[in-house]
Amino acid sequence: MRIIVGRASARYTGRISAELTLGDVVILIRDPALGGDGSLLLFDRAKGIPPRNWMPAGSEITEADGVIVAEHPGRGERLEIYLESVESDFSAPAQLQTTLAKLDTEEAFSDLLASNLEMVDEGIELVGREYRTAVGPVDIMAREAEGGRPVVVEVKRRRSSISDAYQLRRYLNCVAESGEFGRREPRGILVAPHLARGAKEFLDGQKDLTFVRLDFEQVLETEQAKHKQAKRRKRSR
Amino acid sequence: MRIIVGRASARYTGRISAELTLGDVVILIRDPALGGDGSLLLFDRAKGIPPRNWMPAGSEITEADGVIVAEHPGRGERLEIYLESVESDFSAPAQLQTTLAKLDTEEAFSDLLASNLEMVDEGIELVGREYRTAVGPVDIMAREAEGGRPVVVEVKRRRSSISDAYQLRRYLNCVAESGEFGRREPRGILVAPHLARGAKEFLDGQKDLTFVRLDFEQVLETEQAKHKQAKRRKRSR
DNA sequence: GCAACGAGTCGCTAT
DNA sequence: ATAGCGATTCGTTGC
Repeated sequence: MRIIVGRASARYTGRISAELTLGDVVILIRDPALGGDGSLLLFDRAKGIPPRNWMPAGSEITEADGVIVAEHPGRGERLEIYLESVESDFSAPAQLQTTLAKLDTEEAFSDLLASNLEMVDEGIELVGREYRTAVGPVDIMAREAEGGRPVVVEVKRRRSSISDAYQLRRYLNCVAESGEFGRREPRGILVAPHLARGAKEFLDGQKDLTFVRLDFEQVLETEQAKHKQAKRRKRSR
Repeated sequence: MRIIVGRASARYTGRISAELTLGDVVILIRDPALGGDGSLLLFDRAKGIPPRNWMPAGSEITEADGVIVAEHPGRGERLEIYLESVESDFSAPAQLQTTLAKLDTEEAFSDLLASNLEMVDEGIELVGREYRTAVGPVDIMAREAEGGRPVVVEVKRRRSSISDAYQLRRYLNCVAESGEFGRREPRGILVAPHLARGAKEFLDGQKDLTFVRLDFEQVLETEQAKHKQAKRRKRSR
């Protein structure tokens, strides 16, 4: 990777057109010769999490007379960087790659809920996870233990918005129309730590949709308490 | 901004928990003393557009014994970076900030369509842009010139997916229920350069929703042709 | 502050 | 390849 610290402006054309005014920036160039993937990132030195400009992996990057040109022929993208001054220009190979492990993702929350379904609703049992429908995968497909009424559960790890509520509406419509659970009318449950106002209003007007407030830690603690109890019982035998 | 090139591992806790294994990285620290906003970015030197780990603006960043700790008390986030080796450590102030101007965004596409509504549908006229409803802003609110039937137009600059189709469904439901256009039943138009399969299936089953295929360039060319024609007419007068 | 939305979103998974 | 979706999404706009 080559790291250029300097003052520059830039121009991008491709998916949109964009122009970056002159400013203090840092440029990261992932030269394949140094173990990189051919991507390029340009950051404002003052602020911003996403790059101000960038080019995807596989770009061809050349430099001449203080102008860096990155081009991706296949995608029809091009970024031109005009260097006004350079304070530092350093290169180092990329040899050892990192791996990122994430622990409390939505998938983990969904897993946890699937094995603690009684926290979502009494008397429902698991049918499947990431249950495929024509309009997308249902997080948790369940059914009422008595009667077998299908229950669609949509899980959000964070605040749930109106679009999430409509996502559930969509899955429910699909399950109802598909008829794969017989003629029993399904119902839906949205599980999240918080519900946005608009989402609440919508759910209130839908008699087959309900909201259950749960967050990751809450379910985790209950799960752990369950295990402790099981251990205690085991010991006392 | 301070730029550290080296080999490191990291651990993040806050919104989730995450662990980054040892690898070749570059770390960007936006020290407020150097004009930065207190954010921190960590990249794999080999690949990835988004950072592997990061901390938001306003973080307090300290270093001791090759361990960088960034903490954001208000958000309850913490990132620890364990430096194994450092190849370069360079600092430079952020004095001049960049500004990014974007030209062909969805907003621009929507603007263009609003002044070329006949390309969307014959015989409809503009009521409002970013028209506010209880469930979100409608891109273009229009009405049939004859009869005044309300027409909700949702614009996508890129491929339109099932969730976009449901977004339109949502706006239409809201407009219908609000009754602010009288008792005339509204209809909806999704405008995009391409429609995903699932979205097409859904729209086909909704008799009050239709799809119009249009892309930015197409509308732009028509607009420009229109202007040329107007000029020619002017000249011949 | 909340809420909704677009993004040059990116990156992942499954069909 | 397409499709759908989560993300430590981010950043903006409007109320």
